[in-house]
Amino acid sequence: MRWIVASAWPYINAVPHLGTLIQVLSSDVYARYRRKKGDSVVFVSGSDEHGTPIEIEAIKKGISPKELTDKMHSYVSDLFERFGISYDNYTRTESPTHVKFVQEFYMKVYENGHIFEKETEQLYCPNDKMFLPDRFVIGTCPYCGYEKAHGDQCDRCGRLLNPTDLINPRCAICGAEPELRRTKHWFFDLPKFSDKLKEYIESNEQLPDNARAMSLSMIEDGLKPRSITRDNKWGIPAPFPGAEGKTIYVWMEAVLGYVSAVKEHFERLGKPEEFNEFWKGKDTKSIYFIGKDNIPFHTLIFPALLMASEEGYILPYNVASTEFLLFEGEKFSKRERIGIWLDEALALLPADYWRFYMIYIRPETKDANFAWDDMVAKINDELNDTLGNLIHRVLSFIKSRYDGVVPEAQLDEESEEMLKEAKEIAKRIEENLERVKLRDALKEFLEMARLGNRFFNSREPWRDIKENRARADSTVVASFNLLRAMACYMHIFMPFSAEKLWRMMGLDGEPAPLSDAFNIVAGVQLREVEPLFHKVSKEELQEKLEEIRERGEVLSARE
RNA sequence: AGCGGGGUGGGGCAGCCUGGUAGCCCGCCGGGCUCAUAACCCGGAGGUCGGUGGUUCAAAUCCACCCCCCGCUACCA
Repeated sequence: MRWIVASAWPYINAVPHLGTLIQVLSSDVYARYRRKKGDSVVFVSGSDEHGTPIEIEAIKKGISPKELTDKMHSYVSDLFERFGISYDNYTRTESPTHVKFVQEFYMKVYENGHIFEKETEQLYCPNDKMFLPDRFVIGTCPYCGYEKAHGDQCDRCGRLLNPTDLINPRCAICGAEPELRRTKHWFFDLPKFSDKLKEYIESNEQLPDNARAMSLSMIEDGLKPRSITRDNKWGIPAPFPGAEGKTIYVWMEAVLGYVSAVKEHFERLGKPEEFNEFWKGKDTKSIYFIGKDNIPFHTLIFPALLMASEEGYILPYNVASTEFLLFEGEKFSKRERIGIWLDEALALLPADYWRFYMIYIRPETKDANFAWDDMVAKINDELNDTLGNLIHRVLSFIKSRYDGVVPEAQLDEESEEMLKEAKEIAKRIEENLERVKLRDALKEFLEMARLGNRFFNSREPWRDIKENRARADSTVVASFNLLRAMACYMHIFMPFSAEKLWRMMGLDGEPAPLSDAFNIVAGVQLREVEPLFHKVSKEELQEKLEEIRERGEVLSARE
């Protein structure tokens, strides 16, 4: 089976925070799982780097948008690599392949007759010489009198607004008074695809309930045409006749990155023909990891665009959406410094600790909360004590009592029984991964450690070693092979630790594919053994974070 | 306002679709073990499953209404 695994493209006006990491990590866990199952996987994402907020950020910093995103893209790519995200291609929307692909794609859709143009009136800032997105107009709310209402919605009374409703409207960037100007835009005729989309969603059983319900109700309410163009300077030039000076709206452009990134991947490999096999192949499935706010884009607009291109691209097989992550009960906020940013996170703890905890609290059914106390408890009690200690007690037992060599031994019935139980757990891990229940899969994985601890306790090999050597041998071989299987599954969730464990166990290469996880191995000479994890303390972590911020040790702390 | 998600022992969650002894982790109490990172294992206490009404022999699970929390509402990305 071929798989295209993708995560939503992070917008890189700033360093991403932990909330962003959820999608990125989820997709990585899934991609690693598919590879470990032997599937052919292309795992892609990239930096979303066009649009107004980045233009403004660049103006603030006194550099060009390109300079800003060059820097941010390389910084963010490096962060993801350090988090162990196994992208086959982490690209960017400035990539020439992407730019060319987007332009050709939209020309195709245009020629197919799914795009029309329309004149509208929009607020324009004569000072900044740009049209203002609704969000970038500030004024007094006509309903409640709030003076800092945004053009799309009043943050105080919650009413939806048009920017022209505002009393005393001002440009959010410079404060100047904007003026109404006529402008022409190109629209994608989304409503035309309503029936096809409905059919697609209804027949796509693995779509999560929340995605299906939301999408169908939007179709029911009536879809509206979506504008494709913007008057921004920073973006991909719109290719339509008469659209000189216009760019493609970032959203309508970034989603196509899922396609262009795979194309680019195969071009780099020197096998451009495989792109079509992947993206148009009958035996390819695609899965997208996104936040719930992104659902309509992936279940409606993106599939409709793919249909409209009439190129035969496969439609999304699954759109794995999560709820949101809160930070100590509040929303992440850059301005108020609520949250932890990815560079800070890596300065605090090894990537696997974050991978473990983030998947552990993955917001699958409802909004989840990051809490220091909870993170410390999970790391100390589960990652360190339950899992880390099992590994260490087994390996150090082999070190001290067996000179570090796993004995060749016949497994007795109890040992066989334990491994059989471990296989049952492994099966449940895989079932959960198949259903994208990553949190449950991780929790099942911890069950393997509990099983190992229970087994080791009840067998008391430290006693057998003196009185019943054969029984001790069996315990040791069974425990060692449980760890070996665990390393294979751990490799999906915590790749760095799994590889380290594999080496400590005296095994070569990297943790085996899942089909080989339970093949019994003996006679191995262990390498140097040391604890895989250590405990953490909330106070130390928070102090360290303070320090990082005060000293501006990482980019996000200096922003 | 509309739409979506949630309200389960002290904390964090699962179960609800496919009704029938309320499950997991942490914490707490008691015991065991000493190989291991004071780690591990066993047992126990603790819940009228947001409220009210209904369907049913039987409801955390289905239906109706209500209360509370969170998010989204498509030109922020």
